[in-house]
Amino acid sequence: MRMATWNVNSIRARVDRVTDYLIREDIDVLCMQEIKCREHQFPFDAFTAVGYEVVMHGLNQWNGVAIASRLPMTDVERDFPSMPGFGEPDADGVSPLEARAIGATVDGVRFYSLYIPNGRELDHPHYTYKLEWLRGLARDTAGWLAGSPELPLALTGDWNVAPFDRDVWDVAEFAGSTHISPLEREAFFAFEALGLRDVVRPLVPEGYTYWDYKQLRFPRNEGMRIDFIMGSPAFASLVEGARIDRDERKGDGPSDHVPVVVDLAVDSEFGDEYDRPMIFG
DNA sequence: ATGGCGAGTGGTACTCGA
Repeated sequence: MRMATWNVNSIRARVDRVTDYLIREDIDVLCMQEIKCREHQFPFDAFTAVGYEVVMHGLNQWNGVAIASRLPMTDVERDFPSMPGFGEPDADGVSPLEARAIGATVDGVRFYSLYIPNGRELDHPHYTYKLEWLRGLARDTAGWLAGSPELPLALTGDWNVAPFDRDVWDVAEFAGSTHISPLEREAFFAFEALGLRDVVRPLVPEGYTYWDYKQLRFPRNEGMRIDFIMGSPAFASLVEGARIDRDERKGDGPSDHVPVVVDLAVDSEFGDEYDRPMIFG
């Protein structure tokens, strides 16, 4: 099985690039973030035309996550139990939930497509929200793994955290900014304390996954490494290859993020017909 | 060439992003 995670920055603006990529790169499961649409706006037909089912979670023009798969998906879950909301509270004092998490199981592997809040500024309520969001996810992940220690689980997506100084082109540029602060890094590394690990970094030690559209960031290779596939021990043991598809930042109409890909040694329970679907008739 | 931001929206001015 080959899976990827990709912050697509609007699926409607990027649908041709995404479906072309799925076919060209032989991707079985794609976790997408920032789809930026509601369900009635999602281009499902473009995915079904090339042999993929899609499950999605989108409430408005912001955020939004989805999973496309050419193998059957089960146990689809939006949000997670400890996920906090953000913004104007309702009459009961509860802030509304945002569309930032969706999970599905494919061939016995549990995938989550996650769009961690940005944080905006260190003194902004969004920063507190980001930390509570990550801590809530860690709490629920601990519960999932306590119940199923052998579960192949991958928390994938745009983490909006640069765990190491080398994950930004110039750490001095980020002094006093989000993404590199000790509390964000602590919230990120808490997942390693639960036994999860970044399954890509050992195989791809160098490279960014995001370059801002502004200020020639890509031509100058001034980027950030903030998109990760964090795997449970059982998931990590399945990984047999990884890459960051930097070329997807090139050409006309790219996302500002690129796909992060892993190959998994999963024996499909669905048989050979799913290995090369007859997508062109 | 990888080239100076781009996506969304009761829009032509604003929010959001990292």
